[in-house]
Amino acid sequence: MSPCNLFHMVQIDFREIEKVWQDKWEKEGVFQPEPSEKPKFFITIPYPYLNGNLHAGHTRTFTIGDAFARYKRMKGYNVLFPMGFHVTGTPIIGLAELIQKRDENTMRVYSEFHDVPENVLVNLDTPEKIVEYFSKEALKSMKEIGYSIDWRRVFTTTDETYQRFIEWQFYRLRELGLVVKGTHPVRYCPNDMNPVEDHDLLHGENATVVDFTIIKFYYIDSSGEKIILPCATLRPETVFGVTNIWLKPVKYTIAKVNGEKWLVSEEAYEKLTFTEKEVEMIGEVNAEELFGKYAINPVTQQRIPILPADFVDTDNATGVVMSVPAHAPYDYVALEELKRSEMAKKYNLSEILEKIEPIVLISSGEGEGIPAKMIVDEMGIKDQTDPALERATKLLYKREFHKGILLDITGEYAGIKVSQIKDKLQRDLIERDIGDVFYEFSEKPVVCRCGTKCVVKVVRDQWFLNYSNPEWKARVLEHLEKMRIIPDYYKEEFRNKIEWLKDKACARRKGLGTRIPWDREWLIESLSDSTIYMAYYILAKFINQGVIKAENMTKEFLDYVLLGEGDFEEAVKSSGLDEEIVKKIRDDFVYWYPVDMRSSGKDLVANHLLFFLFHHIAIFPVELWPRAIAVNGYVSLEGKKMSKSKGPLLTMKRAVRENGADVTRMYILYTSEYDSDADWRRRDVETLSQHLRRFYDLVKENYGEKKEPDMLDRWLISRFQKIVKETTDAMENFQTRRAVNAAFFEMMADVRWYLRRGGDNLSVILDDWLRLLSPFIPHICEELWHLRHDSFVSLENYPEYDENKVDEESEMAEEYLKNLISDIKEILKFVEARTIYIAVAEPWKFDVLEIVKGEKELRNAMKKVMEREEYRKMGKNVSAYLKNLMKEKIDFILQEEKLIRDNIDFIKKEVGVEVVLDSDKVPESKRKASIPGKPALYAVS
RNA sequence: GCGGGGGUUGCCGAGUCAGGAAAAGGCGCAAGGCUUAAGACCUUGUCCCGUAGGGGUCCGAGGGUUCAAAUCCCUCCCCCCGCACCA
Repeated sequence: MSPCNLFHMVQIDFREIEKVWQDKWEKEGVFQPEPSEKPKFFITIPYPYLNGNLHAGHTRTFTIGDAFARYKRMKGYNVLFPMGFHVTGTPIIGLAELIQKRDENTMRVYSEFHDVPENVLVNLDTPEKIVEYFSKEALKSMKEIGYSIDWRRVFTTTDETYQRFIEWQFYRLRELGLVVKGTHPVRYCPNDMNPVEDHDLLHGENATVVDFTIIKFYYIDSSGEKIILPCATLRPETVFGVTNIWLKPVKYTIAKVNGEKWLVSEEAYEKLTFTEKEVEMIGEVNAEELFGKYAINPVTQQRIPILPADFVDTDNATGVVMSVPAHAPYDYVALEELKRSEMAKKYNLSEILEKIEPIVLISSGEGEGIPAKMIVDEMGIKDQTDPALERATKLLYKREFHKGILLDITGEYAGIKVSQIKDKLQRDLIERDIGDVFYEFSEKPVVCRCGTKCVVKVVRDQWFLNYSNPEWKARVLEHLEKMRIIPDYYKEEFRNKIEWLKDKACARRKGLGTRIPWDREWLIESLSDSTIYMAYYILAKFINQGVIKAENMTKEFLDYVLLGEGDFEEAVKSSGLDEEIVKKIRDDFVYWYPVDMRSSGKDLVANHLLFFLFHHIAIFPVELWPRAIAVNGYVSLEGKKMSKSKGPLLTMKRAVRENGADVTRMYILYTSEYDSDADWRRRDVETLSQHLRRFYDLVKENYGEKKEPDMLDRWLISRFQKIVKETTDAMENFQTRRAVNAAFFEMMADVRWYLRRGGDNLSVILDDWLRLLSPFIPHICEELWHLRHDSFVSLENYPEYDENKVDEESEMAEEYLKNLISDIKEILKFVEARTIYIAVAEPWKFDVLEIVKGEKELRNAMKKVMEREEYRKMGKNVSAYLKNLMKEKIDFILQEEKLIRDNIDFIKKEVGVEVVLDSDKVPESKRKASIPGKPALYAVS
């Protein structure tokens, strides 16, 4: 048989074992808990979104959760670990459309990376078929990797019963006043007539929506009409320093905007039509006609000229710019350049330009002068096209934003920090009807996948979840402090995100999901319907049994079983369910809730996990609020980021089929910790598979009757106890990497030493070792466990650390031998020798050690010893020894001679030369250096 | 920019909270053993120097506190993630 075939046989072997135990677990329903006397533990993982197969990222999050569930189960908890499927929202619809269109990239990615067979893929042309297919695949994958999930509770978020549950939730939130109406800006494709998400974009994924302040400068035209010049700015406070208006010498549009006449660029007009404003085009005007004319600053009432500037970008905001030469480098340079230019002559502006003086309105403690001029001079900027101008602008803006204070010229705003003025001023201007807001992308272009340029659309009368509600936030923050967050520094992250959270639009026009029950033209957005569904798992078991149907899920029923509110009789009556059933469901719920642990990828911190907290706190009584959250990092493939829609991607199924469930599990648990990212490396996975193979063979060969433990066995047992302690501590802290490292690799190292030392009683730890490893590699452990037991190791008790089994003496003895062998080998590296003579330290050295035991300071130790006359006489010898002793930190005393004699054959075998314990053969010069624990050695050729 | 995390030996990563001779464990590489043979197994080595078990260097950079700093304090540099309405 070729090595290659042998290699494959190994994999198949594991897969067969795995199948056997998965079937038995399922057949005997070992992971289907019911309320009992035992303490409960309810762990949940966010259900996967099914626009593809489960991948390595899911594998990581779910495996961590499963290992923890298994650990807790063995620790004596009644563990509920359920799973459902998320299909709400737009991506599945989008995918169906792409498959319908036979989109090339999609077809390639789904066959190549998602492993969907070609003939199946072409038929996945409706959302329903996609959900059907991927939910089956997901379920299969999760069974194949051996998760201890209670599958009686599985559901999909488009189930009618689930929709009833969501409706109930939304009615509840509305009653609490937490669903409100509002308006907000979104990225929008005019062609598709739909808001666009990141993955719908060709360009501009990084663009954010920024709100410019509009300040309504104006002029009176020849017919006496007031025409508004809506200057757009990110720095409204500089309105006090405006010296002129900039327009580009091109055609502008005059439009009626909410009854006023506005002059804006042609592009800006288009954009305005997507806002909530009423907009109508009424004419055009060439900007050239306005140069040299005057406008009024509505804040200061000053008359200021309208001037030409090429740097004006008509596709940015309104295309009308106010000029603040004292604080805006662009304005300053443009003004200086204009003074020298042909344009000044052409439009007859020289006289006007001479009178313009920059107006300083901010002090940032950088001394006297005009800030924009200073920075422009400093950087040697000559004209508007100099790229350094962008840098100068940013630099100055940053400095003034952080350090700037408004000067007296700003009147009522004098003394306020620049960083604190923007929102206030914007509000004031709008209140006085001389201001407005204009939304614009931070980066351009933003282009939809259909090729159309996107705009910012302001959506009116949208339903919002009122997360900005200060009382709601305060309650969430307060509860957060009582929660366990893993890793702990994420608590700070959560704190910040809670404070940062604004109202969230929770209604959509398009997608799968549940309609807002009181406003059925809207669908509930898909993150908003996934906040408290862990409660639904309790109902799901009854729903799947056919006991509860959608029509039974009335408000009274849900109020009663989930909140304990209302009347039992009412709940029974309105639901049409039997009394015992309602009572049973309520009892189940009371037993299982709240969620004890929610474990998730770190990508959900700033969204789902926040909503999860907010909604629980809004809806449920305090005793049912979540107890703990854990987050983990991502998984990359050979250093490359995974992508569901572009590849590369490794599916859970493929990982398991190629490597086996236990190898996959252990790799993903061991390869990284907490929120640090894991990397899936084929080569490493294969070596790990060898480790497990070795382990399997080792246990199989050594698993027998335990013999009475000897000294070496006691050492092994002692080491094992420390491993148990380390593993348990790691698991309590949700550290699977540390746990696997200890339970598997470090124990393995000790076992190797044990066998090398001639240990032949490995069984003394095997029962416990299998139990210890069972949460990580359950199938192999189950298989091996059944060599000698009939029970499921998955349901056994986890090993407990037992201090009485710790044997410090045997540990010291083994340590002593390791050191001795290593020292001899070190010497043999440099000295050709046939015999090594060993001399244990002289008896007086042991006496001194007794005297100074526990003493850490050399000075004090020296004093203590020198109190005795016999040592004072030995003077120098003693002090040299003592220094050495303190340095080596020796504080134990062993029967060294006996230890060496008993193990002399082993030592000889290890070092490969003759070894003799005979102090007479070791010269005095060597003996001097010996200390307890470190005998003198002498090499003779 | 704001917020969170991080920078340790060829790589991944312990160690940092509670200062006491840094480098657990894994991977990779090398040598020896075993073997018909092997990518399998066992052992050893893997910052530098060393023909006696030793010595030296070292934790992004630079300062400081201390008998003693990867660890505490200050300044700086670099990297990753989030900043939303999207699952």
